[in-house]
Amino acid sequence: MAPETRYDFAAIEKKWQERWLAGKSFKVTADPGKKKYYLLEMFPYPSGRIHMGHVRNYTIGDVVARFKRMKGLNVLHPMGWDAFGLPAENAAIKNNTHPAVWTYDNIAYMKKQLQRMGFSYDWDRELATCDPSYYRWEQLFFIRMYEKELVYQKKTTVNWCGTCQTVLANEQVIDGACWRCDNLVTPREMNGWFFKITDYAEELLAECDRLTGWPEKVLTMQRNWIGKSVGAEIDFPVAGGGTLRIFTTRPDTIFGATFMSIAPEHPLVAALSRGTGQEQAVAEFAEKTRLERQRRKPDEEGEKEGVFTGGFCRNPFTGEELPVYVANFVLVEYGTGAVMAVPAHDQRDFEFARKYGLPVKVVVQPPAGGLSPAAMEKAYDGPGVLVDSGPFSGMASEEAKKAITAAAGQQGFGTARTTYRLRDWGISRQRFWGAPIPMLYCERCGVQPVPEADLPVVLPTDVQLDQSGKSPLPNLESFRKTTCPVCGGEARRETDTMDTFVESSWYFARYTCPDCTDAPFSRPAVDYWLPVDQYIGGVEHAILHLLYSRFFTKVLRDLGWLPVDEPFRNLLTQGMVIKDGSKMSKSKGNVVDPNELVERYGADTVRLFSLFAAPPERDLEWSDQGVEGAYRFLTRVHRFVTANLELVRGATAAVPADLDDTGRALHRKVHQAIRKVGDDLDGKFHFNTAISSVMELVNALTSIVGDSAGGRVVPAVLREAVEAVLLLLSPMVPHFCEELWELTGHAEPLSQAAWPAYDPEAAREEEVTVVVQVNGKVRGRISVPPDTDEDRVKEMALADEKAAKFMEGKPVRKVIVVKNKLVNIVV
RNA sequence: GCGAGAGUGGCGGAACUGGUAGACGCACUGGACUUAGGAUCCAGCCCACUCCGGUGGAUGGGGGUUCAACUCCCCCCUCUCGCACCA
Repeated sequence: MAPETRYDFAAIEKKWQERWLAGKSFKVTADPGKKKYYLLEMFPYPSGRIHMGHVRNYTIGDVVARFKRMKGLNVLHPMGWDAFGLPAENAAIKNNTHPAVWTYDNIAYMKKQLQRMGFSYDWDRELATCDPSYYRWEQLFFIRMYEKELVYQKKTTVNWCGTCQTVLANEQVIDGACWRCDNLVTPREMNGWFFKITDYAEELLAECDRLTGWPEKVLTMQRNWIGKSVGAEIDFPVAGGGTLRIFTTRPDTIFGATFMSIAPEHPLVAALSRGTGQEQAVAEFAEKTRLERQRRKPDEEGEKEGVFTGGFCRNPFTGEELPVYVANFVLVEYGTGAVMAVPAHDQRDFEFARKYGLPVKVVVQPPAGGLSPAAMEKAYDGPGVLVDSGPFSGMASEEAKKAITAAAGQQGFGTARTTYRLRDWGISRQRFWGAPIPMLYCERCGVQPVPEADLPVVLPTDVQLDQSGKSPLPNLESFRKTTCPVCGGEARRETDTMDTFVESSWYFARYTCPDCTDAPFSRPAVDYWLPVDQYIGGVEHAILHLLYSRFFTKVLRDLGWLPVDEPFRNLLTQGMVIKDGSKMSKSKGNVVDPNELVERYGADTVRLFSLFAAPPERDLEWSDQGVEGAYRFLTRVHRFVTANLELVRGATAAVPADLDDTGRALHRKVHQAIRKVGDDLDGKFHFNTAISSVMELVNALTSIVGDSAGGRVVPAVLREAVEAVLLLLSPMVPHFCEELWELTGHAEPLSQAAWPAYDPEAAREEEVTVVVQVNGKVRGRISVPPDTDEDRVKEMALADEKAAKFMEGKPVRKVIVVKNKLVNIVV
């Protein structure tokens, strides 16, 4: 026996990382002759250092990348930096530098950290979104979208975050607060640029059904966010002239409308109340509602309240006069900002009617019938048959929806209409550290795009941010002043920058050809590599980033640059890393620093534990003792392999046919493990069970051979087993396996090795244990060769002594035989 | 309230299309080796009872289907996440 060598993870990891890097081991090129696999993990924001969430995300990705490579696929596995963003500005102010300095320092540091983890990226494709060579294409997209009217400018009430000094998109407002700094947002009137994502609402929604590789949870969130509703718009004539347009999904209930509700901000509010004596009450109510909405916690619904405007509308079908109320639950931004109130068939209207003593009129009777206004305790919003609805009485509600909408159309006061909850994407940010919006303003010619030849509009490097946190661009003459491309006169540049979600909406496509200089994408590259086969990241991006990326993919497709409809074929959302029951955070003091762990145990141990402790989509509870256990396992394997080096090296590769029992058992275990690990990794991502089956193999190996080797098993089988362990483990703990692979006499690195094939014959059990049950309870066990004839097994079971005790004297009613599993005797 | 997911030993988690519940690991207990052990190795480890052969119970709770249920159906409870007056 050779003396074992210590597991010197630090030296091993350094050695292999250097080799991989120097040898560009993971560089890929498009090769139409090979099947591709594009594996992508969400790129990080260069905040300073990586955290355990990154470690977990990227470890999962790396295992898949390495596994697919071993399976012979041409794997694209890139990494880059989501490098624009507010923290860089804050840091620049604090340290008196340029945001770029902080950003690139962080990138350099974090890149080292990732390399220390041994992730197999093609670093030649690295990109940073703050680089003009990247965002210049984004500016081009903007201009092309502007030409196609997919970008427009409008003045709107926006969500303003006073702390960040910027506008936020609806999606970036969480519980009424800024998603980044948690401060309450305030409304503010501003002119901003919008992407017309609503033009794609229908396609974005419809294609959710075809994203079969996405978690249902994420698709549900996206569908809800898009929020399609089919209904009708109907004009109600206002008593003093004009019309009030409403949107409803229940045109079938229009005969049951007893009043109207409009949003406090609705433009007609003033006109409706004028001269009725209600002006003041209405104004006061509007103000009160505004304040309340701001103050209210998002999870409380609040009492439904309203005030009579003094005005009336006429139901275009019945001619009835309906009072118009301003109501706090009607949203100006949805539909038309006004609704017809049908208390009998809408819960909100019902509550409102009861509160203000307004009439309730039943127009849809449920199948069971018997609905009467006086007896109702809540609205009935299900289907039924129409009553008291003029010519439509007797119709089923679904049919009536169509008929009433059609009738409204014919008579010129209504039309079928589909609305979405999804709003256009406001992308203007009053920030410095973002991609400049390539537009300019000329006094004579108006708003003009920057000519393509003048791109990129580069963010100046010679600025100093001041304490206020405001963007320096509006006051920077050298940036702001420009000439109009149309008239040649003086013009002013747009000084807003783009939302950083824009950069992350197309980076995955740029990775296919990051060096392309004459176009955003090389056609052959995107044709070959897209779509991403597997995308991996946190579920916190389930709406924002993923929806925007889908939108951008469709836009870039329609602009002729991309060949796909959807960016990500399969999506894996990994769970959070938690400690002591809650998410790691500085404030809770439960943060685990990857650096310390790598220092202490090595990257392989950290990788192994984060894969073993939980299935990827579930939260992972960090356990120091668990890490210790992972380390112990590696040490054990290391000790075993190094102690048996001579034997393994000297063995033949071919396993002899005439093995003894021990040899056959180990040989079988090897092939079973190969099968199991392959199954677990391939598409299922069950890393935890994959590891446990390798552990079982190692347990079998050490219990048969012991640390001190010797002649208890033929060397060829020992060699096969050791190699299997290294091959199977290599996607997960790559440095460790490379080193032992080399030590066991392989000249070619493991990173070039193929995934082992398993021999079904060898993996087959020689004996299976068949359980003997009596009335469903396990009473005995018998051992038989697999696939033994059912009658034979039945016979043996009936003869089983232990089982016999439980069926004494009772007649056997029925015997169920499940092949290779059990026999159940019913007495 | 609506939607999605989840509830299995002290803990993280296994269990294929209904077929031996608790793989693998952690923690714990006993032993071996030892100057020492927080290293390593061996053994034990769901609960209760036990004549140490076993017997009974157990996958959030309650019902049901079935020869057989963690798995399927119905009702209920708890937790996590998302949405939340969207007409």
